[in-house]
Amino acid sequence: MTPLAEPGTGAPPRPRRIAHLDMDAFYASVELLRYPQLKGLPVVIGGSRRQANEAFAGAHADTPLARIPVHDFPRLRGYTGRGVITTATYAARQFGVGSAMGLMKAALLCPDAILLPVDFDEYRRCSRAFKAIVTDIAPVMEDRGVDEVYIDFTDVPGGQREGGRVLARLIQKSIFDTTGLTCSVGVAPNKLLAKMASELQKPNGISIVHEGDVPTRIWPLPCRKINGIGPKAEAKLASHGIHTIGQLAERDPAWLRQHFGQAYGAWLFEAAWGRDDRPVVTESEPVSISRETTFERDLHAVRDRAELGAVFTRLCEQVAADLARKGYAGRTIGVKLRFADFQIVTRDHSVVEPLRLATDIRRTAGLALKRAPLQRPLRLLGVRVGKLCKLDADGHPLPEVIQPQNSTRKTPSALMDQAQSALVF
DNA sequence: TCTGGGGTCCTTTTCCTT
DNA sequence: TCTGAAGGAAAAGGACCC
Repeated sequence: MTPLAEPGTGAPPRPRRIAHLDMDAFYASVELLRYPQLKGLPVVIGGSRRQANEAFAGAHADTPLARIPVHDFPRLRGYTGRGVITTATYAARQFGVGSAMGLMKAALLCPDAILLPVDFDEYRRCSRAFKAIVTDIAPVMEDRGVDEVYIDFTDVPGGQREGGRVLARLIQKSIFDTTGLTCSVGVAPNKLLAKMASELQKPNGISIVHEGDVPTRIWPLPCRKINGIGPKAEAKLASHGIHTIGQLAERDPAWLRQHFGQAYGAWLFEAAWGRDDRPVVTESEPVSISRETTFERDLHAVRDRAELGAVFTRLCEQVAADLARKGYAGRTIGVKLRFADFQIVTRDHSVVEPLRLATDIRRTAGLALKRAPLQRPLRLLGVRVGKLCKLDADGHPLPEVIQPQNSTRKTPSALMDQAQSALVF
């Protein structure tokens, strides 16, 4: 794309400079701020069992966190029950444990590793802190989760100097001086390349990528490095002998569309050439709000009816509380079931009036659940509210966001609405 | 021996109406 | 009343992300 001069101005527009900022080992780093005595030790963060975590916190209620003796921290040894590692320190990774690994397996590999509970409230607090520093310096920021953001450097004073390196350094230093946390930054002409650039030098690195760098710095990378190519697409590409981004870029776009679908195939080709014109989005509305939980043991719809019913009700109450806190109601209520073999089944049920109360959500989710196969034991149960609309201060749907009903026909589920709601659990 | 939770987006399937 | 095509909306599933 050739940048065109704005009408009435002689100067050409500035080249687009987009930064991707990624906090380094965010959860572990936040924990080490609280527990500096654990630096260099194998630590895993995760687990869903509360008992060990609560026992630990309770025993040291009056001790300053940094003073808790290392030998008093709970260990992985003997861990039983479900739960996975959310993240692990480098010292723990030496033992072969890592994210998404089951805690019982990790306990065998590294029994002396310290097990810390996940503290999302604390991570969110630190997240808000570093994002405030970013927006103070560069206001056009897109939130991409708790530990990463995109930033539009294009029109920020100094954002073009050394391709963005000067501004990246300023942001990096400001975050470290204020929070003690380090991050890695990539700056490139678009979000796709910026994301890959931020991974080139970790931790605490800055990478500048220009359009002309794509053949030398991007094409040698494995396809999986492209944000949007996951394990499935990677395996399929590999089956066709495509392993690097350069090999992907060599392919005929028509061939890619034929084998990967019109939309995805076309996107793969553009991505391989480092092309991406998505804007940095500073504000967005949620699409759905959900809660789900994995049981300590698999539960059966009939044999464990009471227990399942209680969990189901609690999930609906949690979703309703989330909706209330965020100011939304929703017209589509869904349930999600995971069986012992990890197969997932979902059932949705839409209604005309947006719902926000736990009792209404419970009743409607019950209708969806009635259509799900419940013969096999369940590992997980979830409740989701979609087709959200914003509520005003009084809890009424804002008129402009309510979707007009463009048809008077009743959907199958709306018809079933009228049926008696016999709760499953 | 295992495999969390909270999301988004896209494609395919199913159901309904004309 | 049946049949089939077309098209839209909702439901369901899947891939991906942090």
